[in-house]
Amino acid sequence: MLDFLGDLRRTHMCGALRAAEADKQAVLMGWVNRRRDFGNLLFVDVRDRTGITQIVFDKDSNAAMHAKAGDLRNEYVIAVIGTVKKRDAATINKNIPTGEVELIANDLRILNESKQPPFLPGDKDLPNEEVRLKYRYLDLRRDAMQRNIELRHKIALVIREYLSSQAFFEIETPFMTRSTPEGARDYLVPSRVQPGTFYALPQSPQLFKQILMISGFDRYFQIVRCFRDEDLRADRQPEFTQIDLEMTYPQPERVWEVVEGFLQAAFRSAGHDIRTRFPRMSYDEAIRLYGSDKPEMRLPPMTDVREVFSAADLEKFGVHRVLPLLAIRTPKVGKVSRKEKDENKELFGSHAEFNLLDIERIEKSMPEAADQLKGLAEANPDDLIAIVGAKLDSAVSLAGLCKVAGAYRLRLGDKYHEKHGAFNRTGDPSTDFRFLWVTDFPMFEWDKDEKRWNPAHHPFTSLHEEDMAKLEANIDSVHEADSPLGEIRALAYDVVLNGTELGSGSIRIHRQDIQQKIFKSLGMTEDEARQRFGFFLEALEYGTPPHGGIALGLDRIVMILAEADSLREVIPFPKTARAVDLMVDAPTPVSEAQLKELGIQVKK
RNA sequence: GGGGACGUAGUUCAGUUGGUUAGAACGCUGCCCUGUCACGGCAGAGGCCGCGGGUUCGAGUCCCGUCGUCCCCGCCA
Repeated sequence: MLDFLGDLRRTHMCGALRAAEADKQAVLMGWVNRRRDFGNLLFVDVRDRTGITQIVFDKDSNAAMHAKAGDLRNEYVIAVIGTVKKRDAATINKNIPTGEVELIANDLRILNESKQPPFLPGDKDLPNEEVRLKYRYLDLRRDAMQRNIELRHKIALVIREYLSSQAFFEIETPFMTRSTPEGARDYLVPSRVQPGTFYALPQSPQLFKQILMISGFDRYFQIVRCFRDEDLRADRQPEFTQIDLEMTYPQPERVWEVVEGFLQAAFRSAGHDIRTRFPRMSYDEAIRLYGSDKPEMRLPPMTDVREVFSAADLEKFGVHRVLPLLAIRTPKVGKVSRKEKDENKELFGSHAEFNLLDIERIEKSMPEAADQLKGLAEANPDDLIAIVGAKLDSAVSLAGLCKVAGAYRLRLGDKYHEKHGAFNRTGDPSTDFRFLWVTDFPMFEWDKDEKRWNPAHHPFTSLHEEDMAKLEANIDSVHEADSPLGEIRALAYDVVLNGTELGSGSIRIHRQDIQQKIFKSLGMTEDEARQRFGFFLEALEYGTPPHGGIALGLDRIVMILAEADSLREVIPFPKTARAVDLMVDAPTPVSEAQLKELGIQVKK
């Protein structure tokens, strides 16, 4: 029934034939994308990853083959030997690149059949995601997915080429390792050889890449899978791919140049020319102007209401008016209707161009922010007016308020900003990519649950030279909320694109004495530090050169360039929100025998 | 862990204040058709209304629970 491939060789891909190939013989192989049956004349579109070509079966010229082609159904796999024919002007299909030609079939081999698929790759409507993920192999046949995965390949390729040209070596690091001290939960792999012990899958190759610098490889990169056992989001998968790099003797600017170089190459491969060097903004500035450590730079900065209103004004407007003002009103942005202006006049007098959004609206659209607001107000015996108007000398309060404001502004959504003309778009998609370096992240952040300072990045992050004295002076204040530890700036930086964090990095600590001080400031005894990072502390003692690096999320870069709204669109085999692979149905229970071998009991 | 949306034919969806036999489109099957390219025409098959319980004379529809998918918060560079 079915034919064998034999020694038949494909001559062209299905998207390749053009008028120049007219009258030549061609052998195409691919899937039946669609058939159009006119009785004695049958058209079949054959598809592969490059496109589709129309095949013609004509009963008059070859009755047996026409009959055989009548058995074809969607998604059958076929090989067609035929003659390329230039189409008559009237029958040219301008919608496809191969539309000027068709293949007149001389021979047909049916290489495989297909059951009726739950959906067809050529369907206009997408099935729901559950079905797509269960039949991922069919979903991946869709043109959009083929394009996304191709784009991903191209981006990874040019990044490899660029970094290689800059003297970086791609070096593999272990997947089965011990946990590196980033914040997230680890995926664990039980050891059979040593029952009761576990490997961890890496959240990042952090310590290995630092050790590669100690080992003299000078410049390292890896396009590498990382694992984090945390809840998923549209832009967060439990396994994801990072462009990870590390280099010796760098100032932050040296790292940034490398990143800008490969991002430029990557974006060019996707058809976008971006300009380097990216603008830079300190963390403090980002919080103050955008209320976020990943500013959406297409929006103008927020206005500090203190610059516009007097303390007396603020008192008059009432507590709940102030935050929205800070959040959304920026001079020259948006239009306030006459009606709104009239309403606003009563409240704001000469500042009627400021729009009014009240607390009810915040509560509706962003209840948690309203809670935070209340929290802020509660934290200070004076109300919010006092915080905003008069007592903004407390950095924590201002930052907190700015964050709420920034989050609220974003929550209004792109549509809102679009409608009010807030987006500062150029019309040219290439220049609408607003990259930004956010620099000088704080070294420590206050954990209000544990009532202690924790590393904001990770404990191997170097600090500003000028802040060393501050560290030494406050080395025993890990539990003091108002400790100046919070003012210490790290040599840590993020690269941000249109409000999305693409990557994060830092200059690392290369001196053992400084590393000890950091651990001490975190309340860790020498013994504890040795126990957790002994191998690394030891390595630091054998001539460690200054080094630093960064890691960028490849998936997110591809997602943005593919204009996708979920990572699942650019990852071939992603997991659902509950971290399940619907195609292979993982995770699953394992047999008692397997567990026994590992010395593991599962609670029932 | 919390909040929200959704779940009806292979697929995408509709389904009225609870009321007789649950519909459409695409796909699928058969027949017709020699220039279509989302071909067209005729005929047909196809339903555990996610699952379990409850209210009711009567449940796709109301209530409770549960499972699954998506979005968000917490969490997470």
